[in-house]
Amino acid sequence: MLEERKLEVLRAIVEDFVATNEPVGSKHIAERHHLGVSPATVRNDMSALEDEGYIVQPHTSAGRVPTDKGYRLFVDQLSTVKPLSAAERRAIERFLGGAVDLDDVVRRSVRLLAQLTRQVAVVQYPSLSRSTVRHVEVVHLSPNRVMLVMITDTGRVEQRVVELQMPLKDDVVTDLRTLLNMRLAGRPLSDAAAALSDLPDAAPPQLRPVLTTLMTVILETLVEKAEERVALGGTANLTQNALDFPLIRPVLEALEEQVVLLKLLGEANDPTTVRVRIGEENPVEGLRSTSIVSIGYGPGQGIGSLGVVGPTRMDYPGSIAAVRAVARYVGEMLGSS
Amino acid sequence: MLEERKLEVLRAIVEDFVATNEPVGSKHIAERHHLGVSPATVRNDMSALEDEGYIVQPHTSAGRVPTDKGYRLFVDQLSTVKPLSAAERRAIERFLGGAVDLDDVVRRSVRLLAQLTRQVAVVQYPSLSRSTVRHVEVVHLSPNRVMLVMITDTGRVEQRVVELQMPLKDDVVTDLRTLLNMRLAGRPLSDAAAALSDLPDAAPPQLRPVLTTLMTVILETLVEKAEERVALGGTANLTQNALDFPLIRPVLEALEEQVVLLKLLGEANDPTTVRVRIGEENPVEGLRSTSIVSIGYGPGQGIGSLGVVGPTRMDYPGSIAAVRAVARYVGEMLGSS
DNA sequence: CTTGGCACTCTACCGGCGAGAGTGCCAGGC
DNA sequence: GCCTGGCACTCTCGCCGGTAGAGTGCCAAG
Repeated sequence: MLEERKLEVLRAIVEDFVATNEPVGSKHIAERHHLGVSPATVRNDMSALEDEGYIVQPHTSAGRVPTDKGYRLFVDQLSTVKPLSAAERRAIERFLGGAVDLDDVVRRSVRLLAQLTRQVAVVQYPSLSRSTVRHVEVVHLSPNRVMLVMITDTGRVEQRVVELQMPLKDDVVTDLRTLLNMRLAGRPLSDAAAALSDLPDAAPPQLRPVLTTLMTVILETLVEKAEERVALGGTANLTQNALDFPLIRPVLEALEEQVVLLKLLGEANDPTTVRVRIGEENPVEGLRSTSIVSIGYGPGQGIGSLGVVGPTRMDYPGSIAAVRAVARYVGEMLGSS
Repeated sequence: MLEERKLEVLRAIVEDFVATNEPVGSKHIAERHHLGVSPATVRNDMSALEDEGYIVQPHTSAGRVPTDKGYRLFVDQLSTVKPLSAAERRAIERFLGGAVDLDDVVRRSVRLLAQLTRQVAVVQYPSLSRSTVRHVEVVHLSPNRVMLVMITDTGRVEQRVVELQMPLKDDVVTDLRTLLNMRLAGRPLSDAAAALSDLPDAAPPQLRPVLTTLMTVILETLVEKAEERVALGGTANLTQNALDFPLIRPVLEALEEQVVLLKLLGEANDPTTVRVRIGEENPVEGLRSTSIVSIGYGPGQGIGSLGVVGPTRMDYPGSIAAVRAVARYVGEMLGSS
């Protein structure tokens, strides 16, 4: 009984604070959340909650505000999933349905997530290393220059111009294309190194130097370097309450660092469930005042990740529901193309 | 003499205000800018400048602040080009030199511009309609699905998956590729419609329905719809002085609208010279408190545009120099690839 | 364990005050 | 006719003290 009500009080504090952005006092709770006890009783509970580190008061004689630890408890035990409305589901479907290519899917998803959650949205492009090669194209630009184009099953198209040591004939280029496709098509890119390793040896001698060059390019720039990309949107939502972000700057700065974003999205140990990082739990310096809700998408959730970044004072149930829903749709979209 | 000194006073006001972000008074000007006259004289000039609408005082007994009109006069007549330092030039070269593909060039440019000017940078991708087709690739994904990949001389790669009414054989796909390339390669995309118009008629009958479908896709989605793209960076610079932007929000919102950005960059009547739009001159609602410095890049400056967005209180000479320099380098990079 | 009462503390708000900055105007000098 | 020093005026900003209100902690009683 005792413990239970204390948790109920914590929930009330989190919900009210999220809604109003003002420290919440014992009186409000006793009145608005019909717990059937007096403010004084609530005060006792609050005092205990404060001792345990779930809430703090900004100053004496202000109401209480949840700590990161308080939010954590709320997210783990107190929040109930808030299913999206039918209208929202339809909106998602309609919005994402019109996408014409991968870029479009990603951009629309970002926008959608930002609108649904009124927060900053981040969507990672399908990870190259976890995609499989659908086709490799070798385009003969000039006698000794070719463009390599690699298309994955997730719709990513990566290309590089390669300067060759010697001029090639058109039919040699055709051979190269056939060779590369035989080795790579249908295989995950993470296997590319293995798949190509013995290629120069197996090929006709006159092709060997060229093949070696192409191999290097494929492995170095296509696979390793250009690996990951992310799209960002809804940064304007950072300004909705200037109060939340004493300093918006570090947040914007952190968000501009692709590497940082990738770290945030990528680190999920289990990509199948929504992951919530709250305030100080966050590995990135500039984002210690924010919370991040993220999940993987695609078959097995392993293709890429997406999520939202917002103030710790955030509507967790709503964000979790939105992130999960969008991830499901994005996964479907990419699977069917 | 009289007019001349008045302009000198205006210059001093603009420069000091840009540097300090505080209204500048007659005493400061007389002292720091060794005009050889007393504060009282400066006051007379300032009074005249105010009557003419070049400066205002935020309140009685504060210094003067330039108006949009004042900045305009400064930019048009008073500012001298501020050449970049050798170190800055080297930095540009080094920074952009490492780019591996178009995406990389654009992203690096955005970042570079943002760093150089400490403002928000915007770079448009090379406009499709002003690029020429380098190669069209038709990839046979499954019996009745192909992927169209179009590569331009500016390095853009656009692709679409197309569902066909009937299954195709591999050699037919090869024929299609040859046909399309014969018609399109080397021609500007703006001519694509004309170049393809009689294609179905000229082709073997059994290819006609397929060709018609492909034509439609090329013209509709590749040429018209996916036309323009922009990259954005340095938004964190918006927060450098919260004072400048009573409301950052509308600015961020406007910047997230690709359409708006394109309008800003695209409207240049003469893309060969730097264009400066100051405050209220700006066509976009949310950006009335900002200035925009932009220019075209590429051969004839007609390939695309880039620029920076910042407070009207901005270092115009520096921004103009940076924008111009980056545009030149980007033009070179794209020309040589 | 809960509750009402009560004293305590701290913030936010307001009005008044003085210092400082910058101006406009004027009369005198070159 | 233009420049200059002087002077009174005005307005902002920061500081102070007092007050109202909110919220708490504690205590004694139910």
